Amino acid sequence: MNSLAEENYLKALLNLSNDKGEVNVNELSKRLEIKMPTVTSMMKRLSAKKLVHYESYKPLRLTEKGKKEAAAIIRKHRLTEMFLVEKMGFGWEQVHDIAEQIEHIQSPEFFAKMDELLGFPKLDPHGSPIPDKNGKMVWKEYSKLSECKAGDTIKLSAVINTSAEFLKFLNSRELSLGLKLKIKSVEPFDNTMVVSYGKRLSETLSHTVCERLLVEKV
Amino acid sequence: MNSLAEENYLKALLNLSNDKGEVNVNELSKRLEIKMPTVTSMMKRLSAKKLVHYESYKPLRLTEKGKKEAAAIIRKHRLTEMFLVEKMGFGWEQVHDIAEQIEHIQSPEFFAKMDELLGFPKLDPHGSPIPDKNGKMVWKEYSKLSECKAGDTIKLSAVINTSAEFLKFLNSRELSLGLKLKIKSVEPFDNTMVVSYGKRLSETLSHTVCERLLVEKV
DNA sequence: ATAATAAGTTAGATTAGACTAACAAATTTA
DNA sequence: TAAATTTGTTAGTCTAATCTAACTTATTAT
Repeated sequence: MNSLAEENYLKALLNLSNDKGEVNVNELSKRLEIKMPTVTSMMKRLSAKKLVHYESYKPLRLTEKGKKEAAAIIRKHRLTEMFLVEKMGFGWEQVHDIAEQIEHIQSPEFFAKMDELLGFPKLDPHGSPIPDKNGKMVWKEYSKLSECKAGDTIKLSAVINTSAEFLKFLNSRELSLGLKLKIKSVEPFDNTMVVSYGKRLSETLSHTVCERLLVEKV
Repeated sequence: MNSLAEENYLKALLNLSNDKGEVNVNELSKRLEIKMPTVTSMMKRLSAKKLVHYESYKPLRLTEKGKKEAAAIIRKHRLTEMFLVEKMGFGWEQVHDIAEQIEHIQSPEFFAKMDELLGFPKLDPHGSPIPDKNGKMVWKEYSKLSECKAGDTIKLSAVINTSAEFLKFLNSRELSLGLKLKIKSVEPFDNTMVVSYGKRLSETLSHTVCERLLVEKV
């Protein structure tokens, strides 16, 4: 069994290693807000447990075992978020911190029950895929809203940043997943977008916001 | 904020100090399965935090602050058990170990939501009172089944032992809270009871079992 | 009342997980 | 390519929470 600290390192490693499967000590240190020497020593421990491939001065890579255990934690996190929203009536901006704690609960039955009560969901409330029991997790092919062009009509499918502040901002603009929107124009010098959706015919979204919204072309 | 270990000591202290409000180091040590020297040193720490009255070689007593914090943990435990049974479909024999973990979640909103969804319950699935938000917890005046006499008709109101084994035994005899039963006879030499209830007209219950069942006279 | 037993404490060791200070390697910049 | 910067490691310290061994105090039994 892994400790709480170990679980947090594993999860952060998988979350950071989206593309190449490689993570730097420095990145991990920043993400976890834990100093680099501590990270180095933990990597040696996880390496001894065959969860991480570790060589001095080389990037970090999860082993297959490590990936599976990390995915299991992320699965618990996302199932929990879904449960909190769908079954307990929380808003999507309220669930991250609670799920961050519940993901460490050791009880397969508990999460199996959540899964069943939710009808075996594939996505969490922020549009992120819930890894299956084997640790398999596939992201649909989304684009960032910031990469779309004026005239495009798109569907809001996921958010990258799940901080309460960002999600409260989205709430305040009635932006929620599944929403269709049309890009009316893009300011060339700061990439600000003017979009229309629902009853809002002209909302302005900063580039910072548009970079954090994942969309599907419609 | 108290650590997980500290919370477990506080909870055990309150659970053990039913009558006199006093607990021995030895009892606490056995309950927590932690050696006495470790308990002693933790008591010094909790004493420094004004949670426990501690003097060498004297029994341990929770301070008012300690009682309140301990009750808050027990409240979270029992609300969780109720939620698991009522809202998630677990059996009363399955919920203890899960609640043991969830009781440490730091999120007033999470437990407030449970409370609300459950309709502000006063008792947990085993008949134990759920402390209110101020830490107040009152046990109704129950008798042990083992103290009743032949001819009595009583209602099963709570169980003392909440181990899965004991609860599974009760399940196997269709014994559940709220059930009315009649004491047909008591064996004088081993205090075994023969009772009838529902469709079961003659069930034999050992003294060990009868001591763990709390009942109300009807 | 004293000896035996049980309960409690002190002292010192251990492990996990964090830190800082100092140094070393790798990368970037001039 | 050499200097400056960034990244990573080593060495050593600290605290929480556990342990064992040895000792002390309190309780029980003869």
